[in-house]
Amino acid sequence: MIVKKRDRGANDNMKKSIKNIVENAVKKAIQNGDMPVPISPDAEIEAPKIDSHGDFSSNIAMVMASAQKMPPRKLAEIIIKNIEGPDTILARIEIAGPGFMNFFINEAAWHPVLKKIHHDGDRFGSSSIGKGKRVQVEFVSANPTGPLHVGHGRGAAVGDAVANILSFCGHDIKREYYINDSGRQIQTLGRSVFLRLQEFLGESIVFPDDCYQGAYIKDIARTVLEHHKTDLDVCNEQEKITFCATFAAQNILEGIKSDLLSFGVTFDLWYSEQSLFDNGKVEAALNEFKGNGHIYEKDGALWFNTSRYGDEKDRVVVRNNGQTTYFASDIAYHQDKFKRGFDKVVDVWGADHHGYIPRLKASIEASGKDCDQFHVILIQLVNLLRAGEPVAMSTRSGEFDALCDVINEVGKDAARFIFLSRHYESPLDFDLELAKKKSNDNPVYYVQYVHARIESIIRKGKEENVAGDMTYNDQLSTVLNAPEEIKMLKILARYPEVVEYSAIHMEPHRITFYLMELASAFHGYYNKLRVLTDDPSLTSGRLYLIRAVQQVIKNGLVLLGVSAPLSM
RNA sequence: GCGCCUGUAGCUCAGUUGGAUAGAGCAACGGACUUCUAAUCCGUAGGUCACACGUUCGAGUCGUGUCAGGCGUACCA
Repeated sequence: MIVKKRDRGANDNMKKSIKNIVENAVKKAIQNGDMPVPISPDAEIEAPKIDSHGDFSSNIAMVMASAQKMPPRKLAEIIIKNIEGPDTILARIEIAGPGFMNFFINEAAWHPVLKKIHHDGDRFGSSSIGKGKRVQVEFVSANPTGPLHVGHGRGAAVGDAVANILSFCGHDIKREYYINDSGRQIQTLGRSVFLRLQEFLGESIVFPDDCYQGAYIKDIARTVLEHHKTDLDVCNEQEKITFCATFAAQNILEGIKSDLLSFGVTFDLWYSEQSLFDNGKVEAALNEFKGNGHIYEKDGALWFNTSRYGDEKDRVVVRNNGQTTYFASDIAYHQDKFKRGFDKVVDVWGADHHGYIPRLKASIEASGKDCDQFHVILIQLVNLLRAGEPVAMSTRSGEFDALCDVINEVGKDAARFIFLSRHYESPLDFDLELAKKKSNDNPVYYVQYVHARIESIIRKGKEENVAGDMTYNDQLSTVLNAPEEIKMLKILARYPEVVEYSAIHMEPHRITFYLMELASAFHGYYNKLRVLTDDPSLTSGRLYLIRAVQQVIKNGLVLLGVSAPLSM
């Protein structure tokens, strides 16, 4: 059993404390007969938008009104009467509007969060809500037929951040990249390189539309020619194409790996599609589903009865020419994921693949898994702009908006932050000029600047030797009581909840928005009040505060995979 | 045709799983650097939450329908 730490007091999570207070009051009211009907719903506590509505409010009186057959405001009065007093957290409670209960927190109740931030350090905001559940996040998984483009970058940023956040919240995370190193597109890749090679050798060729058009194909052909010409001389045409295919796929995959590395993304496992065939896993999966009747034969092909699980129609797994479809290997792959013991499997895909979800879900359900154990995050596309004008991107013409070019131009941090600055279901405009700008137009620097600026203040404080010991003491609440300081404390106290929510919904952008808000509060504070003053205890208190702000900024940036610079 | 996603300030987007008077950034306008980094801050202005019904104490949020845009709808991946 996990022992709950109570020594840091109820301020661990203010919202939960309020919830407990309200729920206990309702229980008590029922026990002593103030409320006739013995039902106690969950008390919903939320932070109102308007300051005059308190720090927290609850609608529980309105929710209970019809069941208790009492007017909401009357119920609110009863609840308040039954709240155990006196309390160090609550300053007062007001009843407002149709029956809201507005809770005003004692200012001094916010300060202990600083102690917790300093105590927990890099772990502040973490939780154990994942209960050690094993979760696999598969992302990017771009075909090794061309370099990564910005769209893949967005998927990489989201997948990696989601993995970070889940891990921080107590999940056991594995990151995986699925390599489509089998099938027709690899053959096409080989043919593309082969044709360019022929071209270099002076033969006149017709380069088909369905081949890969990009300039990188020529580069690979040139490399093959330089290093493997003698190997190829003894081969027939098909062998040459196969050689080119393998060589090119490996070459491109290395490029992908190095691009991802420079983007700060690493994987626990690179999973080869071809290995599913080599190890007989595709065949085994197909046999299993044939055996239990999910796969049947029609028109010379093998079909999976996905429509039984809500798909529009059944899907082919083996074509009448004997070749398996991509779906077939994906069935085997996902079966394998669950066989490896993951409690939950998360796939990050481009939104253009959304039509694929029902069939894959069908195959997973047919394997006896619960469909909540499988979740797909669909990433909408990225429009690459330069100073507001669209940058042409087309695989057909071979013009790539290559991820590595973007990283080289704007930097890893700016790219990642921008990718995570919107909900992934929303299309994203990525403006290269804006991403490079070192001004407040560019949110990444706005946030990073807080971290660097605080470091600078601390440095200066040390130089001037104005800083006392930065430790927590009860006097902090009398020292740190400017409105700007209380405002920051409230924002800091919210961080664990933001992380938790962003984990539950797998939405990294919530961290991004939170960091912007905290950064904004700090910049405002900085411009209004001095940290290093003539008053040693005030200076010490403020240093203690901003050190906590710096810690939370850093923790958030780490989850997003963005660095927290000490100077800028 | 059918399915999925989107529609909120001039632009780009948030909106805590149904709450009170709708929130940022950019752009616009007006201010603030002898100061711990101006890569910053303060202020002003900006709205029929695409539209119409419905559900209820209460709707940007849920339901139905309409309109507009994007994507998908293969024995491609």
